[in-house]
Amino acid sequence: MDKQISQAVIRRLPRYYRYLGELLDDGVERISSNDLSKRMHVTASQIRQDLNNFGGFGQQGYGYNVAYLHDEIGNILGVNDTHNVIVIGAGNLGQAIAGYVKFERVGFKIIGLFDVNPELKGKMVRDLPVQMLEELPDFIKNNDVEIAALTLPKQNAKSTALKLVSLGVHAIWNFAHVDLDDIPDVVIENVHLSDSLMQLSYNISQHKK
Amino acid sequence: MDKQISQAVIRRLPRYYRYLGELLDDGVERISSNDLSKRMHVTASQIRQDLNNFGGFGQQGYGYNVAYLHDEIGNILGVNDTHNVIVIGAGNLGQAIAGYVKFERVGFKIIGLFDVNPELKGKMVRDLPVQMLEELPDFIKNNDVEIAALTLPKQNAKSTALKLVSLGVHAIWNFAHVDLDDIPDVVIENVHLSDSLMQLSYNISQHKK
DNA sequence: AAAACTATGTCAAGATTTTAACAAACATCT
DNA sequence: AGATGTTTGTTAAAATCTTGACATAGTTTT
Repeated sequence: MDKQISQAVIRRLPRYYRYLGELLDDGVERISSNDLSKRMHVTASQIRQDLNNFGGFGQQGYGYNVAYLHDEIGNILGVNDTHNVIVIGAGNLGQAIAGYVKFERVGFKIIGLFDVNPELKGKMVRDLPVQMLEELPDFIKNNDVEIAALTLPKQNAKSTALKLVSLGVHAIWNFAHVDLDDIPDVVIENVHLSDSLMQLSYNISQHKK
Repeated sequence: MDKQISQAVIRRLPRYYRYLGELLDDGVERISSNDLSKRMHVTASQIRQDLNNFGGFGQQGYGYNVAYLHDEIGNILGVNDTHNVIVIGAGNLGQAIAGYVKFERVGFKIIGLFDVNPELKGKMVRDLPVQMLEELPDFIKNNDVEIAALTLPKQNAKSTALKLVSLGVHAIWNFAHVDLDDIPDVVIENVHLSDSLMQLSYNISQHKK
């Protein structure tokens, strides 16, 4: 029986991965939970507890091997495999995402960019032409699409999500300003930029006190 | 003695605000925590508990007045005031954020866009010209800049953040792929897009089991 | 105006998450 | 090789967060 791991832990993993990547770049070979905790401003106990959800990656008296741990967390997060991504909505944000992901993360590959606006048809964004939404079913049939990023107005988000699921795409990276929580059989990750900005705004007002 | 309100609560407020906004648009006048809980897929108890951190906005036997509660949460989040924002880094993401007019509807106004690249100088993004980073000190002196969005490479993020703080900008909306946590006297909100993508990737692998 | 109903605000229990503590395991030093 | 020091994995305690329960206050019905 696999114990379900809490999302709180999952949210922290990419951060560990990032710090370990930096250590790796700096040529650091090993690190203790204590040293890492000082760099990351979290408790050493939390680091050990988090990692031990997935297995014993360290060694008493030695610590953790940076390259090994980095790779293991990469495996857990699935970033050592390639994931094909399409972007639905070729507005500013869609174009930015199409460019951004390709450069930041090797494991994620943008293979298609779609929009409903005929004026955008064929426009090149980086090395990808904007395709029309009508071409989507064929495209998905002929390509192994794992993730769809939704960068479109909230009015169209839900219907598009439903369509994607029916076409066989079961993971959605949602930038539309709406929750897509009552769609079955799909994994959703929401990025609500304005929510994030509102949190900042709240924390500003607290800071002033 | 103000009790400190947990970030878990703050993270939920924008979502309440969004749902209440939709109810408002739909002409709904009042709502009970129970009805809202069904729409939002959270417990009614959590809604009441969250709201009561800030005061008694409801009324027994009646529920909550939608317009009033929406407005109150808006006040708490500070979105009923105007916040001036500048964007540092006029690449794809910076241009997307700058052009994201949607933010203005919740009180955030983009008033400047900066980059180091001379080729971009004067380029218009929506109605804003890209300015050079050297112009930043004067600009901040002459304008009431509250928030800086950092959409630049991680190598430059920290030094830029320090500079901003020294110029009097004490709130940073950070999109660079690095943590800016050891800078004093500044409120930071991180948006790590690739972290979010990795969480999605992890949840995909769990979903497949 | 009284009776019946509704739904908040709040308290307390339950669940989860985080932190502290430490024995066991291994590394390093002499 | 033995002694000393380090650091993990793990257990348990502490802290925090979420949920359930209900008295009270107000609404609606008759």
